[in-house]
Amino acid sequence: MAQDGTGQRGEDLGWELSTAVVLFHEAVAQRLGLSAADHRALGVVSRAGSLTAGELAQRTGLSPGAVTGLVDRLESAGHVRRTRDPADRRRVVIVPVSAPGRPDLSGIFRDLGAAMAGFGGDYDEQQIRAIQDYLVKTIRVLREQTRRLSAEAAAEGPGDG
Amino acid sequence: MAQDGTGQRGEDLGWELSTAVVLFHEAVAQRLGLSAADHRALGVVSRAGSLTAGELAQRTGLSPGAVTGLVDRLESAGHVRRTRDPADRRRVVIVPVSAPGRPDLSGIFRDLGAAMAGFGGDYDEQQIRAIQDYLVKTIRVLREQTRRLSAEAAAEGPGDG
DNA sequence: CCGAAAGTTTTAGTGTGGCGAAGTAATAGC
DNA sequence: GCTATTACTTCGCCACACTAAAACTTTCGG
Repeated sequence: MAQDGTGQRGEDLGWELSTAVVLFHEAVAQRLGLSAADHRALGVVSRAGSLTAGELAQRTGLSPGAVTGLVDRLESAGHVRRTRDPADRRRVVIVPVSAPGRPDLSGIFRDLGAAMAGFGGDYDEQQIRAIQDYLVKTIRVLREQTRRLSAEAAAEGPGDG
Repeated sequence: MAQDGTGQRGEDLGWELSTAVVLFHEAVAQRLGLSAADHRALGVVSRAGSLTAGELAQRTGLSPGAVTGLVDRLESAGHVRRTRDPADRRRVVIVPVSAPGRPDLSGIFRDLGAAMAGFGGDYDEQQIRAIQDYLVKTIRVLREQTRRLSAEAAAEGPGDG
């Protein structure tokens, strides 16, 4: 199989990209001292900008107790901070330590971005637009399919159908 | 920033794509009654066509014992089958099965592929080449960064350095 | 056929992470 | 101010998946 042979056909490219992304994600997670699941939760927090522990429980589908442990790990690793909601001080607001949406996690993504920007110069403007358009559409399709899969899974039940 | 707005800048697109891929991956896994890790292993098997347990252990980085459990789960879920290598009957050859009556991987990916192919027609040949080139390079960079991250993590030590 | 080696499975031990329930702190109602 | 409710945290238990080591089966060499 294509160990380094980076692709010939579109389908293969999709698979390779998917695998590469997943492995990258896991490597990042490990680098951050997190499991893949915790990394994803961190992504949820980062994307939301800030949310309460209860909301995080809802979004991740975890129990309140599990969220405490999750936030503990994230906090002790320095990726989020617990704050009290000034209005309702029972609430614990979880805020990511770095910028929302695109956490500049220890410069890892900066390196990646730099590398990608580096070969960005290889394309003319029209090609760049095509690439961006493609990425946008791919992301949209992935999200749609993800939503569909989740809905199907919920409909068919958690048992093995 | 880009909460659902699917991207304006390249860096954001990278992040969004990454997240979308990971979530898609997990959704597929859940749909198949597998963990994300097992799903990735199944991907390795599917892509290889068939391989021995030992090879799978090597490629996933798992111990032989863990592979037994992994293959057990995959097999009981109906996604692979164990076969004996006729030449060396010590070897267990793992072959993927397109599980009948089970949620079908290929169906999911066919939909995805169709969607992606659907907007593939929006581009001329030169743009398609650019996109493919971009994907190839992105995959390469992701792999490089993954390798680097793993190396760094190993160097800094598993402790909370 | 016997012993060594290779490949996989089994077993015991461990660590992680989740759920559920009780506990603690804060808000709302009386 | 006291009680009920809400929100998070702590605690006990358990399921899962991994590693390491022993066991089992098959193959190869003498």
